[in-house]
Amino acid sequence: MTEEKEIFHQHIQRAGLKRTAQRDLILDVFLRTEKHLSSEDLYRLVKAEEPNVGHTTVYRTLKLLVEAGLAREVRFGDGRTRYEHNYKHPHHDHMICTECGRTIEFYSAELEAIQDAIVAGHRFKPTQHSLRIFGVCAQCQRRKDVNSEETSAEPRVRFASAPNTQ
Amino acid sequence: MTEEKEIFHQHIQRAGLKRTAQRDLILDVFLRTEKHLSSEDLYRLVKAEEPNVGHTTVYRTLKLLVEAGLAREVRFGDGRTRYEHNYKHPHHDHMICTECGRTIEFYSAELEAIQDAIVAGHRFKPTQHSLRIFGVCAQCQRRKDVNSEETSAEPRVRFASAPNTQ
DNA sequence: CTCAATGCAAAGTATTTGCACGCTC
DNA sequence: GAGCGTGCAAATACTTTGCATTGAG
Repeated sequence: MTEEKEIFHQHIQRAGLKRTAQRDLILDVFLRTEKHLSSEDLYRLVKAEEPNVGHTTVYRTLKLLVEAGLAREVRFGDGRTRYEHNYKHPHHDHMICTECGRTIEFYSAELEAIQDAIVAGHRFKPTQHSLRIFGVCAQCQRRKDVNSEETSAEPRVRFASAPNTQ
Repeated sequence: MTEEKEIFHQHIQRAGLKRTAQRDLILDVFLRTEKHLSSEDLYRLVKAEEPNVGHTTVYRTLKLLVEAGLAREVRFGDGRTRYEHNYKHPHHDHMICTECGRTIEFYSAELEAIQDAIVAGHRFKPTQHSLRIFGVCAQCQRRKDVNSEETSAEPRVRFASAPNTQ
């Protein structure tokens, strides 16, 4: 915790920026909340503790956190950017349930190794990668089996499009 | 080619929709262009052949193409949705060069197999996945080596943030 | 006392929607 | 002829920017 704050202040100093109460509070709330927070989410949480903080400042501070290596952007297809902890939270990938929105994090060394091999074969120098698997989580599958509505045989005409992979 | 058009018209009929000149043209231009087209790109190409086509119609028709299984959405972090051919273009992943924007498509059965195994371990039912590797392509690496400017030892203070993975 | 930070409002993007008119089926 | 399709303009959602004021170093 304190470690992250130190990193942030170092980053601020090195970049010739200034330490402010807003930035400290935003970082603090971010660190306390182990979730995939959108700017809006964080804004609301911060606002609850200190109403005179603007949305803009939250956006700007989140960028600072990314620069400082404390946060990482992720997008799950609901149109908004989310942020997760990056410090001592090594790279991982996500499964995203398109029914309930739940996300499951996972890591596979094998997967990483194969990616490295592919990339090397193309003389491509990777800086970052993102694997997202969209689908239905175990809980939602069960829930659907129980309320097995729509036993009707007639197919629906208009299909829902595939989930956005934005 | 004609095969895709037939699929489209079947989809249109089955859904109780109507065949129009605009839709036919948009599909035609899309099929002729083997690229990752944004709605804007496609709009411009279509407009060049038939000026009285609206942006809205292109957006709506692209959705239809996705529904019909002819197109697939992809996002590379420049904030806009792109579309690639989906019919007889089986699943593949992308490397995206953050210098020149070039994309390299690849496919690895091994990669897919490992993903399937991971997913199965979580009783997660995948519907779709997206792996994007961001980095610098071979050409851009070479280009940078040649114009080796910035031999200066002093580090720049403000870091560019990591590429968006939107 | 200087220059960065803040927060409001306004501007940007990318995409979607309301609606009157036009065109398929 | 009924109802979907079209294209414009307006609306939306998320994020960024301009600017005058406030505040940190």
